[in-house]
Amino acid sequence: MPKVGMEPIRKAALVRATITEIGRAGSLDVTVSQIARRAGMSAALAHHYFGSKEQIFLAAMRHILSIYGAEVRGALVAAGPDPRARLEAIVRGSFTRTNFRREVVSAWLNFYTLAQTVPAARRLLTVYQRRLHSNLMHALVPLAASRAQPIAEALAAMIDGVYIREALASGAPDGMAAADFVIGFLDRELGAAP
Amino acid sequence: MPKVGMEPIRKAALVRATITEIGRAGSLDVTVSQIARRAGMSAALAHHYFGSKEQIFLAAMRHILSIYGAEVRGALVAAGPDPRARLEAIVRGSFTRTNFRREVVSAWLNFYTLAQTVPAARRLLTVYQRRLHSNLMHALVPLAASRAQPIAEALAAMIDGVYIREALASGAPDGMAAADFVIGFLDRELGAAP
Amino acid sequence: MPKVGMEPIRKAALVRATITEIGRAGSLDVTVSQIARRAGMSAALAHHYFGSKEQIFLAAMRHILSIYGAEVRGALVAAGPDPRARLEAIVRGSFTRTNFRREVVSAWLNFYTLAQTVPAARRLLTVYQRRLHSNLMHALVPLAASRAQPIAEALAAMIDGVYIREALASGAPDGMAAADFVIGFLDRELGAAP
Amino acid sequence: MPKVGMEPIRKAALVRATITEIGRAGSLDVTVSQIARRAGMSAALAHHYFGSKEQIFLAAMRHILSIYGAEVRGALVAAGPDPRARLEAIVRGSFTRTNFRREVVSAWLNFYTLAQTVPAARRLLTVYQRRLHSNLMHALVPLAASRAQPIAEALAAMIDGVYIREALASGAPDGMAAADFVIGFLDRELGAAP
DNA sequence: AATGAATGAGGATTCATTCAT
DNA sequence: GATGAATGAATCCTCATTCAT
Repeated sequence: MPKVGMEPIRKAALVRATITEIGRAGSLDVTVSQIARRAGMSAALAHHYFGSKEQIFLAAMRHILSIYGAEVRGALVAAGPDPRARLEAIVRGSFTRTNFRREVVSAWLNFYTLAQTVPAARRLLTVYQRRLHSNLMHALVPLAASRAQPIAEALAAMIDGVYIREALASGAPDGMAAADFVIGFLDRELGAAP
Repeated sequence: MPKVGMEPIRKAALVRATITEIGRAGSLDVTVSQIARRAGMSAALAHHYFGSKEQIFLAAMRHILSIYGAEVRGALVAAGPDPRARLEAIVRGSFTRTNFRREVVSAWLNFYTLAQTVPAARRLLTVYQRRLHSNLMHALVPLAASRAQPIAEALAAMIDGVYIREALASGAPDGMAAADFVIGFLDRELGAAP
Repeated sequence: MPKVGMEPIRKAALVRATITEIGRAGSLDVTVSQIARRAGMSAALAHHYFGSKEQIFLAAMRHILSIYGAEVRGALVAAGPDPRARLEAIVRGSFTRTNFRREVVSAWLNFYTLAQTVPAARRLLTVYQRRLHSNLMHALVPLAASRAQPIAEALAAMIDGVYIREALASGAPDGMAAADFVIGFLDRELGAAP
Repeated sequence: MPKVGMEPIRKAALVRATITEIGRAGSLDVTVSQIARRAGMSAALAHHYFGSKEQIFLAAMRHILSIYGAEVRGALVAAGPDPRARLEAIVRGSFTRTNFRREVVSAWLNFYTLAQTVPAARRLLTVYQRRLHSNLMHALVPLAASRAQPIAEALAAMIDGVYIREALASGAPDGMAAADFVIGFLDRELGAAP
């Protein structure tokens, strides 16, 4: 067993465990002990690496957001330069199997509430929103000109809305259907007389 | 002064206090003492009337949902029989000044997370979703025929999305603008080629 | 069992228990649980009444200092107007059986260290020192004129010195001997050529 | 670079760090990590060298007491055989700039409380007291005959009293003034009619 | 009806100490 | 020699809930 360089390993394990536990509990009322136990270590060690429960939560948020960002970036690269294709990439990237999992959706919802209390959490979500908006605008301007702005906002709201509603749904999340749904809406917006 | 008939008064005060405190804290991490203090009574009395903290939360949810329902019903009555007018009434009812207040938005968000844990809370939100869906469908079927269903879902998602995003916004909520925004979307959906 | 007006009773019990426990442990490393248990209640109740461990310690200090003040005041009243008698009263009041008990001496010593960390504790000790100084000066000025000031300081230092040394002694404190010892010193100071 | 012979260097660094940290904190509530960090090493190494926190504290006490002893011995050598000069040397040695520093005074006070709990600490302080007493007696017997004993005790108490009061003072310690103060007292005691 | 009194259960956090490398 | 890794045991404090009055 290696006894050195554990920090990144432990931290990653804790982040994963945090998301799992939040998803499982459906709330942020998760103890550090629970998280640590699932990550296979003592609560003391979790504190040793993160300093506080809040930092653990923030790391989990960062993780989810960075995964999200990576998925979208990947999809954009694959999409090439065509604006319509890029829009679809952004939307589909939001409903990837990795992102649109029950636990992640639940964590997402809980992070929204966390952001109401913890400034750092709010900042993270704001960054996410801004990046999404910017991505959407770049692709929408060539297609919708002056209506790019409202369409971008509507898309963002709808993506969040679909997420939050999924949090209450009973079956397993169907990312493909969700993405199709949002893209259908997008196409009608683009097709509407300006 | 008679001491009888205090029950509904006390309960109402507690419900109001609960929503205020949740809005203020931005989370469900609110103690019964805080709620009771704001309602001008002891925590013991709050328990006497509601039995448990969970029941207090549920009563607050019911209150918010019933206010919401009342606003929408009122708007529908005023709207008369025209389907387009009725749709607009439903949307505007969702963004009334009473509904679309910071505290209420925050409480709403938190109740979504509560619904993940507490079955009774989930049931309440499901009822709200169903009623909204049913209202939308009644008005949409004459206007959009087979596309009524997806449009209704899109509208519902967008309303929730706008709410959740408002929870992170910094300024005071602008219900009028939010309603206009959603109705613009609705009209384009209705105008799109079937 | 009375169920009302417990606060002063509980608080007094906690203060007594705190002094006992500090004396017993010989340090401030005393848990709230220990204190509460000795006072016959739960740790939660101790927190309910005092809010924090620090407040409990401060209340104990205040108690000790007020007892001390009362003893000295009582002795002064009994002493009448004669300055020499008043000086003796002050010194003897410092070594009363109530004050010069093992536990109290130990608590006293520990409060000195507490005062290095906790401003409120420092303030309390400063008040004690000032009052002692003022009492001594009033009685010394008629007897020693310009040398009143240094004699007062020497007396105060010696009283504290006797206390701190008692904290290390093995037998039971002998307040009478200690007082005689300090008064002997005082008399020689007064008798010395100015 | 040879790694041998590090032990005394490391230990000395730890002892210095301990005194600094106790002085800084004004209490014994100092963690081994703090001490080790200030000494430029890991907490594990501190344990390696001393075995336990208690041993670290004791080493620090021994260090302070040995410094104290050395100062006094040095002053005695310089004083020569004259009893009065030797007394003055003892007193001045107690208020050397090295001894009468804020941190050391604070550490001293804290070691008094430590001595209430830890027998080994008590033994160390007892040794110090006995040596001081013995030194004083040797010089006092030729000057004060039968009154040597009480004067020695009074001097010792006063030195401790001045120390403890300095722990609460606000300005920087003034060892010269303190020594003058105690010597003035001594001279009056010696001058008093037997 | 109303409340102060009271507590058990739990939770974040700290820390001395041990161990494998 | 030196340290990062790791943890068990504590400790302060909070809080929902119950009870006697």
